[in-house]
Amino acid sequence: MRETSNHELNPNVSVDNVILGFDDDEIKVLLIERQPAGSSNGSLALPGNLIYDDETLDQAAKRVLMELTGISDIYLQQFHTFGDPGRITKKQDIEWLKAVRAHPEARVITVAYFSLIRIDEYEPTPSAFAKNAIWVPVDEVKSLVFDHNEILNKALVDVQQKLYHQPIAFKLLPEKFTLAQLQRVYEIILQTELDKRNFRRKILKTGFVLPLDEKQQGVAHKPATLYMFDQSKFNGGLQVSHF
Amino acid sequence: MRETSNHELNPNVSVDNVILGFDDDEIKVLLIERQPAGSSNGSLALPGNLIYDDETLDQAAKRVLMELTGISDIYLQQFHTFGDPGRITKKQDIEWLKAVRAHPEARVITVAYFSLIRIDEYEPTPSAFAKNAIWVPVDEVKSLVFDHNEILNKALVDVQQKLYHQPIAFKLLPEKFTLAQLQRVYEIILQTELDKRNFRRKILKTGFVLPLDEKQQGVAHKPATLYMFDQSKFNGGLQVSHF
DNA sequence: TCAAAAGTGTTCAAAATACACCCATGT
DNA sequence: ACATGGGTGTATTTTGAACACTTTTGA
Repeated sequence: MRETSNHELNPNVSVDNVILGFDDDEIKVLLIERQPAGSSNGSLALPGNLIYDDETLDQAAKRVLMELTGISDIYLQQFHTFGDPGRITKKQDIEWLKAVRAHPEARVITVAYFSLIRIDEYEPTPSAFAKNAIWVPVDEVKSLVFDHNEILNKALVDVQQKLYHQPIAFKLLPEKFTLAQLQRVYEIILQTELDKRNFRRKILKTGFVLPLDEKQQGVAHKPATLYMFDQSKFNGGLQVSHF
Repeated sequence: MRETSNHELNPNVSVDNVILGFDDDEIKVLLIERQPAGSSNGSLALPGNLIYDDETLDQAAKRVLMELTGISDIYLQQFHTFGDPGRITKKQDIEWLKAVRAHPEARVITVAYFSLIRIDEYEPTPSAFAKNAIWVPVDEVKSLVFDHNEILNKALVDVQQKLYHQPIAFKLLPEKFTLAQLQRVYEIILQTELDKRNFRRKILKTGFVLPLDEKQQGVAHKPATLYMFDQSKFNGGLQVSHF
């Protein structure tokens, strides 16, 4: 019989992290190549693993991300739990579990988290069973292990919806950014084009994006004003009154 | 070692259901009194229990609700997973677990679901370890077992937000309803008052609330036209353009 | 005839949309 | 001097908000 507060891996519960990154150009997701790869030609996965019995789910997500990719100090947000008993069917997934897990046959449910970060502010360094950690543009992602494609897709949909209510766009930008960069983030996440003048008006009217006394440097055109996000002035999203 | 596809209870994963009901007057939540109550004077809980290893989370939520309250055929929606290792601390919770669980010390995470139903269309009949199943107005809910108060509160917040994007208000009403009834649902969930004329205009403009050739009967005032929700015309919520 | 809720329109203010040119910088 | 992206304003349409009286029915 297992005990509550032991530092033991729980064979039935894992966490998976969808880390989305931005490099001024496109949205990428952080994937790991599993070690051992078994028969596979480099099977890719979201960074995830079993939880310990004495940590919260949030702590587990942070720890697992750190252990597999070296990335720490980012805000991870739970978005859905996946628990289809049939989520492990691929032969090479089963082989991999046999190689690394104490209870490879156990039914595992996984609590999924996402985060948005700026790619150039983090340097993934694979460890534990991650042979490699790479950024892959989200529309170039091929088949992932387990049900990780499904998890990634749901994360992308959720991020789109949360863009209106949470200040997540700013997590994809450096602390000081131009409005053009911010607009690009919105356009890429929403997969649409926005009018520059209307976008600026709307963003500035919210009051939580503040101009600095500072301009871009070394660009071959008129330098843009830099702006900052002011958390203290953020009160719950772009105001949307429904009634 | 446990096997994947056996019909066995998973000691580490449970589901909990927040069933919100409406009776034309206020929002109530369906709670059960646990059997055995132990030393307790009627400890109340959300209907929830451990999952089996061969069912999906959604199936587990449905089954558990059915087993404890007899309610079936309602749409349950997953909204959050709670997994604080300290979520079981109250003495009487621990005693109860010892009385009914094969692994009372196991660390349990719980996947929470909510649903909205019309109270007069369901007749809860307690069974299994539910000694009783009762509707309690949400603002009269006292201390619940485990972390069920936290789960209930998060459900209420989530329902508020989803009211704008999902057709959940209609689940609280009979198939045919008046616009005044619908307005009351919005007012109660949002905890605010709405202008009758503006509400009607806005709802009718969406196109997914259709008038019928039918009126209320037997009311001591001008009978209201009945309306229906048309799922096929619902395309993702009250239109909100953000840019 | 009264009580009770249904149903209906207009005005004003705010927000969304569409749209085109000049500006500052580096090369 | 030219290429590049930065930055700005206005007119029109759409939406939100505030507000009060007449209608139909059963008792």
